[in-house]
Amino acid sequence: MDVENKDSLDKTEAPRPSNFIRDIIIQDNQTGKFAGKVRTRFPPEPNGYLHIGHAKSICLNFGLAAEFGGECNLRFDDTNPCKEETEYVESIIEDVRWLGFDWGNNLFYASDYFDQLYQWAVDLIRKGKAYVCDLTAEQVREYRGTPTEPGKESPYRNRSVEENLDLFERMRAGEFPDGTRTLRSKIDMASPNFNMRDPVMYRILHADHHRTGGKWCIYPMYDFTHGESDSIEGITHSICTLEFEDHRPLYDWYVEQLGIHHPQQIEFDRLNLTNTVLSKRKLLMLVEKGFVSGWDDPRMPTISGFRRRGYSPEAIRLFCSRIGVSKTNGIVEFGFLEHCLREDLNARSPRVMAVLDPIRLVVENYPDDQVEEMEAVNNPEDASQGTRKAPFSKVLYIERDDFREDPPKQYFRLAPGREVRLRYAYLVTCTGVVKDAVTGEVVEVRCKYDPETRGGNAPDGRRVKSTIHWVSAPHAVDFEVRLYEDLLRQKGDEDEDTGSNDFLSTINPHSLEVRAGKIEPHAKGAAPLTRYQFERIGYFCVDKDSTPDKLVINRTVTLRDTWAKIEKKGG
RNA sequence: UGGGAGGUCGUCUAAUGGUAAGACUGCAGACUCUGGAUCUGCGUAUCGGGGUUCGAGUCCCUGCCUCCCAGCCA
Repeated sequence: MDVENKDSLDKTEAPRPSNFIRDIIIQDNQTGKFAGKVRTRFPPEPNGYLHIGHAKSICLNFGLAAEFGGECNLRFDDTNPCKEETEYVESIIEDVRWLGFDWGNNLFYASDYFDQLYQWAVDLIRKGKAYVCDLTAEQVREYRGTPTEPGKESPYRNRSVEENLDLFERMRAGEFPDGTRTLRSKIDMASPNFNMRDPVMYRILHADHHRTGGKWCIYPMYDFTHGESDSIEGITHSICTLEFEDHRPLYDWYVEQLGIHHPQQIEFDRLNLTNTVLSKRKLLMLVEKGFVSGWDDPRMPTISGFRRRGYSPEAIRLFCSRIGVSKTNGIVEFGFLEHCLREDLNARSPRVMAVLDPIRLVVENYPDDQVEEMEAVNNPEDASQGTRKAPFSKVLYIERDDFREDPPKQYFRLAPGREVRLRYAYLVTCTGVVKDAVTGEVVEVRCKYDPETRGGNAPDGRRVKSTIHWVSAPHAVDFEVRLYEDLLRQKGDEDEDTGSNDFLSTINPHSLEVRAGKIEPHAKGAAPLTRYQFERIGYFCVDKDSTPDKLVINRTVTLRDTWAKIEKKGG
């Protein structure tokens, strides 16, 4: 686990307005409901990578446990061998850890409980509360009824305990092919809650499990596993998302029938974010159809994507803490996440000068072979980060957009006859341009410098309206920069779970732009995941594709750009 | 049309019968060797209709709207 997380845990865990879950826990502690104990858990299914929505749940569960002196387990709900893989287990462990959380020795798998679950299923059969059903999947659906009509009881519902025991044992022994039989709870086919209409507990699946291998050919359903797993682990407050509200009566039914510890389930609203999707199905589709390079593509809202993009765990925690938690279905603006990001990165990222769209700037009166080392501040927000030297010479690169031959109103940067400051260097005045003879395009900007202004201040006290960044041409390091925009153009996730794939049509074709930039030599050889602020541009992070020979850097997020706003309004 | 859960500024969240608050966004300004950061100011909300109460976002009734549920997925 990286050490950088630890320092600012306090900041992200700063006092927040209360929320309804915390209130419930406080109340339970007052009434002694769980003897003052608090134990939570984060229970992912290892069938995909974690995303920012999971981060909300992780922060909630680990945060609450920490706040009340309890513990939080990491448990994999791995009851469906067909979809689950070790790769996902590993990525989830890495991501939770990177976010800054620690589960100690409390790493569990629902598959650890398969033997116990089987025993409990047998107990329920003995009590006449479960039966083996021979209906096909399609028949089960027909028998289930509709919202307005009750379901019909299965013709196999009243088999004897002995027959059920025998059949269930033979299911486990592998005597029957997939889909031919199920073990069902005997509850109430007329219940208005579909989950209580004799839900399936076990299905036959002749498939290898990522942990139990070929030991089982029947697997418990999530609904028969989740509540009991919580119970086994002594979970007090079982926090989950809203869609499981309807399942709570079933979980309660199981623990009551079994007479085991009864955790309290509390449901909260899952996170929705504008301009992206947060469903494993859709994220998987983006990966499989090649719209992105993988689960950790910097445009993905996955934890690994954000990490690669340059987000800090602190920023994500800060965000999760600030969005709060409730039961209302909402959608958080992506800009809010970016605000939290900038707040964190501003305080910690070392600054460096880099030019993303270079144009030559020649300082006409600067000695041809002279090089000066200019002292630059690494982080004005944090003096402890010190200073560095940036080489200055006659030929520089500046940002193409920092020069206008015909400057619009309110444009303060370089233009013919204008004086600006080259950050940490000199005041320069534009003397003219060199144009391409054919296209007429400006290919070089000329200027003269005032030798009296070394470091950036004029002894006569005159001021300039703008400071621009630069890189010395002979010293500059070439690098590839990857500029990202929103993955999707649509606001929300309108077709969530309708099975529709309309979101694919809103994919932003300009979500990735690759450019060749110039950066000051200070950044040469920077390791992947190194973060910088490029002065006046944004926050950036060295990509894992970077090599000692070729620097590759992602734009994490832009700086706020007041000028862009002014210019947009004017146009 | 069955069941479950919700509706407070554009967005997210507070207010737990007693002045509807904060953050983000937006707008205006100050400051600045990053048009960054920071600071100041301004704006916008209790789904509708009844009722209880000295007093209702909060309690009651009623209507409307949104989300979730008919996987041998989780």
